[in-house]
Amino acid sequence: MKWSRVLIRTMKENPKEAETKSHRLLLRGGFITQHQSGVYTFLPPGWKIMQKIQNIIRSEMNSIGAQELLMPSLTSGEVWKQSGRWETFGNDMFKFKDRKGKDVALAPTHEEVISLLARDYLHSYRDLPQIWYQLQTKFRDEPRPRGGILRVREFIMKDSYSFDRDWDSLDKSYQLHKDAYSRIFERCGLEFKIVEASSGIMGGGHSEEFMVFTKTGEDSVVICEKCGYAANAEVAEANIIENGSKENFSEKKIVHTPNARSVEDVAHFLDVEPSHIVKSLLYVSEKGQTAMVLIRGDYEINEAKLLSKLGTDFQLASPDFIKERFGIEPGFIGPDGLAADKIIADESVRQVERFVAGSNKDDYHIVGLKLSDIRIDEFADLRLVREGDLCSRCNAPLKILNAIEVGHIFKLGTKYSDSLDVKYADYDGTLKPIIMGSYGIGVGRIMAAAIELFNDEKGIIWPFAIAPYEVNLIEINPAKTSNFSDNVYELMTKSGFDTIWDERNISAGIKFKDAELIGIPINIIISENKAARGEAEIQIRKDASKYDIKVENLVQAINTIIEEKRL
RNA sequence: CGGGGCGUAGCGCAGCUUGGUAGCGCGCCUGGUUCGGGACCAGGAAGUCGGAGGUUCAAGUCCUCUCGCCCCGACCA
Repeated sequence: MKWSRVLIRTMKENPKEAETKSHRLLLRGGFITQHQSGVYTFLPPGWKIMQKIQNIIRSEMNSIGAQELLMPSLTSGEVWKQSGRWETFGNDMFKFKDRKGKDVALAPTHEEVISLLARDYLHSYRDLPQIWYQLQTKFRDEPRPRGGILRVREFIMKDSYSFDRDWDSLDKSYQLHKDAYSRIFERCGLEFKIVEASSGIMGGGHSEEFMVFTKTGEDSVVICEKCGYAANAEVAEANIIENGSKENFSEKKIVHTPNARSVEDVAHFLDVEPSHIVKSLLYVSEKGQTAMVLIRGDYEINEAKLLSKLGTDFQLASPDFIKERFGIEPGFIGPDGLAADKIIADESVRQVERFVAGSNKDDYHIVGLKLSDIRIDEFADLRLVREGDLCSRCNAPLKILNAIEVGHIFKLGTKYSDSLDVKYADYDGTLKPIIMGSYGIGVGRIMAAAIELFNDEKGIIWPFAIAPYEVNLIEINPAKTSNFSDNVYELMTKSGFDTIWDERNISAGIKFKDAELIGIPINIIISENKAARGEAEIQIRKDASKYDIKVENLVQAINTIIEEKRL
């Protein structure tokens, strides 16, 4: 393609709405343009990248025997009601009524639709296992789209689903995906890590995420550099750090603590360590069930962990609710005799012998309370892991890093087979639920993650495999070298390189700047002098290295460079 | 949903305090000179000032309402 014929519209200045690197560079490079909040058009160069990524995904999915299909985005509300996710997705799902008044939804994911397909087409153990996948637009009405293409309301996802006879067979399908995903992200040039994850609203059992570590990632990942433990902060575990000093409360007594509400206030007022205080939080469900949550004063609650215990319809009670229900200011509630429906405590609470807690009377706390004095219905790991907490496997200090989630794999089990009645007949003729897995990849996120990972002050440095063009012919003076350039262009194209030819009649500086901004890995500079000697200059975007090469040796030289520099 | 910011030409912005013919840079078009790092000269086109209502002789500017976009938080495979 000649540059002047391609819709490449670069911008010298930063659009003001863009904060993150990938967002800025995608806009400046003319790869995307915004249509509304969280909804983008992929312009031709951007869509080329998306297609290259999708082709890599296809080839790796096909290699594990997965079959591509395409399901509808416009789905009937009925199937979501059957699985129960009409409610659990809530406003995150785009829902509306058709002209007949029937509920419909734009699919945010496709477990329901594919489960119904499986129910119609898979009847016998002979039909299993199966892996089906699609590359399809998903719709999610995110409360706050952000980071350009990182969190959007309409996006292309590769989603696949496995159907197996039993759990061992699911393990195999899961492992096939895990390996295929690793190859996909490697081929796209990404650096990534597989981490333990929360399965959240997808339901089911074990799940892992493929994370790309970048400053702008919106997920937090806890990692141990010593033993390699890595987990999403939502599920990460850590050892409880002993609270060094010994409590010196000899007996239980009520003390006046006017206006001391927070752990910090109370610790300061009574001159005790925060780890000698037990923090009491009240959660309330939509139905009005109350749960008191206890945790050692120097820790914070991890709400993802807590809600997986309590149920997602619980939320932190408002001060007004607490006043109304119990007649106490939130700062003074405590486990001693409060009529909460349930009392759940973090494991760290076991660790204190005598402690300070709210007294359930305004402006008073209890000191010297013992565990045996109070009712605790359940102990659980509810702690939010902090940087520097100790690894639960090897006791080394943990780190917390931001990351972009580019893939997520789940062992669903029978959640959808049960709710949607997806069964097969086994050897002995008995009907059993099909065991399912579900596996997603965010195509646009791969594109954004690659930019976050590989850029400099001049622009993007695309990995060769997903670059919008592999080779760019920069003609310094088109009027004088067009025949020569034509030959080089032919040569590159015939040799299989995805080549663009910048024959624009503008100053060379602009061509260099554009090439650097949009990140083409290999540039071939054609100048009058060198052309006269039968040479062209190769410039590599990644390290700015330059080589003068005879045209007849060009292809070989480029192949060698790609190999050696691992473009 | 809470907090903050912003809507003026394709992009980046000034003009608003103190109402009086809508501007600048980049980009775009025409002609010319240039031609290895966003070059120069001359000429030109392009804006319902996000929208509605109001105040006023007069509104980009003041008032009311409203829509949209971005950031932080809440929330979220």
